[in-house]
Amino acid sequence: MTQAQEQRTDTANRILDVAEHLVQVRGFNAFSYADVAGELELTNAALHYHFPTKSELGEALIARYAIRFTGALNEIDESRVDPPGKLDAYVDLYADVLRNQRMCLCGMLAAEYETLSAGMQVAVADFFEMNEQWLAEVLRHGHDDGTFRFTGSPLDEALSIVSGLEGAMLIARSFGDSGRFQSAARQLVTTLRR
Amino acid sequence: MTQAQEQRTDTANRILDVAEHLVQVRGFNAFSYADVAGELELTNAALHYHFPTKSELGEALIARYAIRFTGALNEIDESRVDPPGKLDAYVDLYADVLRNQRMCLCGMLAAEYETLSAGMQVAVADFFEMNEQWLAEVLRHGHDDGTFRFTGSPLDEALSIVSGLEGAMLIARSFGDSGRFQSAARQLVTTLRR
DNA sequence: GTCTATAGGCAGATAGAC
DNA sequence: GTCTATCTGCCTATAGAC
Repeated sequence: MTQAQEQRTDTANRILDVAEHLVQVRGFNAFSYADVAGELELTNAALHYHFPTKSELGEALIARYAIRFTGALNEIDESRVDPPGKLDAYVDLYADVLRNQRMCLCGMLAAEYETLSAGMQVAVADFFEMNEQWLAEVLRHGHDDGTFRFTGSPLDEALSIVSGLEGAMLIARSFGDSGRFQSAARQLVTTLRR
Repeated sequence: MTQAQEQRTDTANRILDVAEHLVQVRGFNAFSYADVAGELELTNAALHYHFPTKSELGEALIARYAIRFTGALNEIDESRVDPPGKLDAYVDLYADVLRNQRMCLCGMLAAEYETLSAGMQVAVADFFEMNEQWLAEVLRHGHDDGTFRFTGSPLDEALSIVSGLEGAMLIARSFGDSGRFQSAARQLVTTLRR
């Protein structure tokens, strides 16, 4: 159990679990406190005790998601596999989300970006920036040791891969076909291999 | 003026114009009839005369968008430039949307997919399929005449490019930085060039 | 921490006059 | 075609009892 989870009560975490699922499937603007309360057999008012405004709930969702994602990236780093192995593991993080019939939380929120509170907007952008920085480092190592070949900067290439994975998730969901994601991801990654 | 536009009254088209803008910026679930009515100085009830339900309005939006997009692809075909030129022109279609501070209509709706009516869901998927088919044909020609190099099928490669462009738009908007889109798009396209 | 009850507002949609 | 008026329902949020 992570530090962030221990800081919250069990109820608060169950609220976040249900809300996270709803956002990843339906979007932030398409779920209500009543949806969450119903699923947990609580009342609307009880939810507001834990998260006074929907905006605060949203910020908590992104914070927890980002911590969890960062943890997964750290695990990949500690596995000490080579850059191609790390890239594959990174793609698997996305594939896992899609396998659970979900869209990336921050990809979903990026679509709704203009309707989010300032705090949520900053947190979403930070999530993508963190991803790009991590991936750029993997690509730089792979470029230096000769396992990756690409033109442009590692950061530019990281940007295009993160974009490709987010877009592939988004579109694959419209076809209920995770094979579409796998195909697109394979194409994105294969071009890097020498 | 296209056939589809002539089939509708001016008012209906102005409604679609405003609604389209709102969906591309805020999303389908984050705009209301009142938003559109206010901007056009009409009433809520007048809108319902033209589009009885929001779902029908949504389906009309996608239909018009798809017709317009198909028209743009036909123009590219008729320009008779080589495959790399067609690919660049295709990327420019996306860049134009983003320059107007908008997300692709169907990319936005793909995020909200689970909350859409069955009719809208089908229309969104059809839009992507149409794009992929067109792009796959361009890639196939480029592969055959030696201007493009890629592994896998043209359709798989088309899938990854469409995904990359949609994802790049989505993320670039979160940074208010169209340069991010340009960088990602350049990376996607450059790997194809021999 | 959770409840009942409710405020206040906005959503999509309709009836009927003009 | 557009209006005024209104219905019904859901939304976020809060007050106050337990």
